[in-house]
Amino acid sequence: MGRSVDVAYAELSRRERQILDILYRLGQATAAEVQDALPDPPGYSAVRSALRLLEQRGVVQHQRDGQRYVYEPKAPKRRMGQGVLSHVLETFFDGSRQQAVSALLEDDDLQLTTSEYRRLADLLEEARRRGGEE
Amino acid sequence: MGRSVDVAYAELSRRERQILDILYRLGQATAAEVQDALPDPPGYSAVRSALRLLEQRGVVQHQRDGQRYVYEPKAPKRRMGQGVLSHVLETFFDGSRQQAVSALLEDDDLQLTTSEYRRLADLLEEARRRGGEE
DNA sequence: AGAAAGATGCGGATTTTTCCGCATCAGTGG
DNA sequence: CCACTGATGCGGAAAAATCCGCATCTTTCT
Repeated sequence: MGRSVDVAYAELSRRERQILDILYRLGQATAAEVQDALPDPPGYSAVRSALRLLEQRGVVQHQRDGQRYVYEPKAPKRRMGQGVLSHVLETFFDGSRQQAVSALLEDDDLQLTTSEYRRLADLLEEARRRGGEE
Repeated sequence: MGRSVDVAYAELSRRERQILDILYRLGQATAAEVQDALPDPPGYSAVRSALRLLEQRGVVQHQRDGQRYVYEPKAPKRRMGQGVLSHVLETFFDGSRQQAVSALLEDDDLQLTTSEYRRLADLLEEARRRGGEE
């Protein structure tokens, strides 16, 4: 049941994915803002059409702000992230969270601060208590 | 420079992504095998076409095995995984590895075995040593 | 040698995606 | 009241992706 969201994600076309990603990054955005953030951006009309289509497909919703529409993803960011993550896990890391975490930590670009370390250690400890056997 | 792979990934169309995912999961595969693994599978010809196109685009390569072709992704699994992961990180977790790891650990579907715990703890410790300041 | 099985390559029809132009509506200012 | 600005909605053209049929080539088997 947590799967439905990433299935939806997997069903999206290229542009739709790009747009949805932007909405997740920004939280919410108008058509113009999406257009700005889009790689190889098409015309304004095209973006609006895409947004409307996404809404019709049920993956996005809008609110009015005065006269214009502000769009946002329908599925909560966290939930969608988890779904996508689990798909990535299966595809690239043999379903092993260990491998995935390793890849995550191994990325030299950003180094771990001690506070980050703390919180991760806590998370790990908590997960250990929750799980348990060999 | 490590980015080029996931850019490529982001450029792929839906089917292409599906197929590439399968190749990553299986390591390598023939057209028939890909077809079997494909959701909503098209005809055999369609799969071969897609594979050929992917090869032409440079994301996949093949070897002969007797008479038939065996395809595999060009970019190493690990590397591609890292690229995709970093994209997911930016999109759904505000670039915070901590959040991502949390999401990973939090997934109740699979529980952490003690051996997994061990290795994760080691990884974490190592990363801490490598990084360091507040 | 000839037929059958099992693959590939190619060309192009079909479907889906992507994009834009134009009509329209609401708000604002002269 | 009318023109202007800034949005939306819609219809359909243009481009890209998807799919398949058919010709061909190799290997194998009788």
